[in-house]
Amino acid sequence: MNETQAAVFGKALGDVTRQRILRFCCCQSKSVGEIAEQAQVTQPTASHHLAILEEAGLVNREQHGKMVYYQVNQSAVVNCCGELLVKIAPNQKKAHKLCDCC
Amino acid sequence: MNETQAAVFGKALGDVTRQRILRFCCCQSKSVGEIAEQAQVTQPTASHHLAILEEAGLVNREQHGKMVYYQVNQSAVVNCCGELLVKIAPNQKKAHKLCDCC
DNA sequence: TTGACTCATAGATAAACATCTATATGATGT
DNA sequence: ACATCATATAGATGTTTATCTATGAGTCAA
Repeated sequence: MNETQAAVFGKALGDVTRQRILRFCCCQSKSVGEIAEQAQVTQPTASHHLAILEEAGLVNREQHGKMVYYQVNQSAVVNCCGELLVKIAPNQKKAHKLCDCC
Repeated sequence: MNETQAAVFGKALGDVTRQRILRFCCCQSKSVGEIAEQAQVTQPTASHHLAILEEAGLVNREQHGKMVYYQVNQSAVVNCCGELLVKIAPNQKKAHKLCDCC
């Protein structure tokens, strides 16, 4: 993971509305409407943030009929954190517990 | 770690220049001048980013005479990642390897 | 096919941000 | 005290971003 990818990951996390979204659909698929309501933003704003999160690979999109559901890609989050830790906290033993090898 | 704190952490990571800085002084204290040169920005710009990183708790500042040295606070980075993972990737076993309990 | 419903996109706007130059602050040696 | 050096702050500027309203696109049932 290079500097640019890491910055994309950070940017995706670096907004309160997106944090709210990530926590809301971390364990269950949620529709855009539900997400907008929970995050207290309009539906287009929710779509905007979801596009950013999907671009960063942090959520998966699934369409069923006219409904679109999003859910956090938990393993991607773990991988991003792991790579980040190896780059900027390499001396911490715990950092390496997220590697693929262990 | 609430949504706001998590967003501050993400914002701090979400810039290429700051990524470069974090990687450069992750394992050694570096002066502002060295950091500015490595990151290819002016000294005031480096100071600006270092202030953001310090505000987020990701680097420590140490002054010796007229020199000021910054270094990544690796354990803070691990803690932030750990809390983040617990919040948005709670079903991943690896996420919990960063907890204080293990 | 028409209408209703869900989501995405376009366009506008205000706020936040990254960067620079110029200058202030603070420490050190003469 | 003064000159010098390293860093911080102030102010300006152009870019990015978060948000909204309005509208387009796709799906489904009647």
